[in-house]
Amino acid sequence: MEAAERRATVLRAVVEEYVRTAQPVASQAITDSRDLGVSSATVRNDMTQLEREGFLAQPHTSAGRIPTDQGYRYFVDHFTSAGGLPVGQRRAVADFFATTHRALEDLLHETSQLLARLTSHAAVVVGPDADAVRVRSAQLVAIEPGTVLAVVVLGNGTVEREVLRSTVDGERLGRASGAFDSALKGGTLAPTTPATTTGDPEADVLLADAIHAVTTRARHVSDHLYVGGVSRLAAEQDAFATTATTARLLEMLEEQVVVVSLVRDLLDHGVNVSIGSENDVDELRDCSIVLAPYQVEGALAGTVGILGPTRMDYAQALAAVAAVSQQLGRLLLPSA
Amino acid sequence: MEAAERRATVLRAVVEEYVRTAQPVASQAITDSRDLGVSSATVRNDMTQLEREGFLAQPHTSAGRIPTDQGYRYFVDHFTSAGGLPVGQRRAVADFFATTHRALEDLLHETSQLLARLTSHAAVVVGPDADAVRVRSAQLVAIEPGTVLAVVVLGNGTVEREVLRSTVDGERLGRASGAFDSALKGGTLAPTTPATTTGDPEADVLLADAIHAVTTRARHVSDHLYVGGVSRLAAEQDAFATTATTARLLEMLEEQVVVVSLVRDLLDHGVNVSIGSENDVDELRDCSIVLAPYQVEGALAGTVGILGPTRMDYAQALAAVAAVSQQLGRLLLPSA
DNA sequence: AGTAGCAGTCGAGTCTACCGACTGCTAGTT
DNA sequence: AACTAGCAGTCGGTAGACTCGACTGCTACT
Repeated sequence: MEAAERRATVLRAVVEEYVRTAQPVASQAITDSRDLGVSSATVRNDMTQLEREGFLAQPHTSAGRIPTDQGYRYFVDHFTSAGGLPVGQRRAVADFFATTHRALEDLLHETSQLLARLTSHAAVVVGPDADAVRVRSAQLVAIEPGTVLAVVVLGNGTVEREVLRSTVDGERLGRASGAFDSALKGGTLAPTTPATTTGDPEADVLLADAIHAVTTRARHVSDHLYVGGVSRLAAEQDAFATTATTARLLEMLEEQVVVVSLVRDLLDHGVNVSIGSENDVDELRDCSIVLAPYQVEGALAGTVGILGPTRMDYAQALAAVAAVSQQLGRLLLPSA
Repeated sequence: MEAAERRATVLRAVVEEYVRTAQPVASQAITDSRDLGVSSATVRNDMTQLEREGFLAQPHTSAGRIPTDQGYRYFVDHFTSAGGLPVGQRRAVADFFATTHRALEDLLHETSQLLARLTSHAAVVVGPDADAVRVRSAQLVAIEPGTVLAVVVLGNGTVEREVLRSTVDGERLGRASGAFDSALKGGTLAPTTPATTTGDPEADVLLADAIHAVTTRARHVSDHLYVGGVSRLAAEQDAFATTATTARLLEMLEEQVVVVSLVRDLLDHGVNVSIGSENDVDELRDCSIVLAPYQVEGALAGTVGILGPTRMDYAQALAAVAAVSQQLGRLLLPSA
């Protein structure tokens, strides 16, 4: 084995051992657990080299090495390809999606919890960007005297609804409904107000109300973040030094909007794994994010991801998000 | 001042000081901050008496006293009556409810966050029990070829909807919708299956589907827990000794069902404040819960509450939940 | 290039001593 | 009888000294 190649193997070993034990990895620990055919002294030399190159770091002089963010990055880019999920977990995912039968919101929420269970980390699920989803049909329905329901069916099978007050009904409501449909159908729910009129002032008011309500609601729902397994963040305390750090993480997850835009941003740049200092957000300096988009009918529908300490099992994490995102996309196909 | 009366004042002072400082309270700290007209030695005597009676405890011999759960209980029962909210907070609540304009789910969720901000503790909002809400009207609407929407309007103005697949449409759908309405109207959404038929097999299938979907969904929604300010739990770490305790609390809040039934149970017994060991749930041994029901049109609609360490400002907590529950009930009045 | 072996470094754990913050009690006062 | 002054006693917490042992880095050798 060539020297450079061996150094890569040493790096790999350090990452794997550190993920397993959470302790700085000594040169001997590597020669003990791997069969490199060289002595610990040689591994030590490789390690100093790797440290010079920025892949490893030493907490203090008389300690083993831990990976730097750059070290994790190399590991992710070179040693995590095509890992499948263990059978047990693969079955858990299949079972979940076979038996679940819920409205979209609940499904996404429970998906985040599934992912959290699988990976033992906090999990997030982000819905599709409102701008990206087309309207399949829209209508207004009288549900009570004085109350009208605006119903919009989206390209991904989701149904959004909003309650409105209006005395318009019967024939006139039918015309308003037609105008509502033609105003939205085929477009997105981005907040535009197509100037449509029916020649009926009261119905026009209703129409404007309905379009406004539906678009703002869509924005709100699409920016919603489903978070599962927050308790894992507290359990991972050792990684996130202080309890104040944990509190700030939880706060950020509650904010939602920060995380949602971060996730969209990462994915727009084709990034699946963001490690520690690669994150621009301060709170995430000690965290890594592993993402996988899910697609419905070939179109990007949203993202699932997990949020854990940089010291995480990236291979398993990648396998888990891949499996879940794929199954989720499949389930969403025939409309919820 | 009579001796027994003074002891009560001492207890009160210990609770208030301990809530403020989080440190065991010394006899001198009390004579310094209050004007009891007696020396610290006398306070010491009162404290030993209060300890014998179970209201105070000593972490170790050479330390001040801290209140026991029983001590907090006495404090809550005798010294927290009729506290109003400070003007700043009162305005914050009014502003929130004046400007907010959202669908029910979002409103409840944001209410929980408001309450968390007000009290600096985690907050929960529980919706009404499904068994307690009457159906105002129900109908089935075709939204696309092959897709039917079941819409149910509830007594509190909430609108539940569920998407179904069925090819029944036109005239036949109208009849099914009528049957759907008469099957549910005036009753609750408790999972019963009134045997209704329309004499049209396919429509009957749709009808059964719709009733089933709507009742299960209602159960699911009504058992939903809106949690705000979970990050406070991490920030209160000092109170919940270990990080493992925090993790278990977060887990429980994610479970939802435990907390929902606990809250309903407490309120059924007319309990507004449950302190530490008074909670049957193990995870809550170091927590207190402060609750206030909110009413819509005179009927019990749900509960708001906060969850914090036993060492909390009960007077402020009670004032906050009272103010929020009252305003929330008022806002829900004209239907969402 | 690779290795054996040893000196050097530093964190973590243990022990001791000490300080200071309380209380409980006793003796004395009003 | 109620209260108080004052003092002895208790115990947690902190700082310093010491040891142990887990590593590394280096040098000399193969």
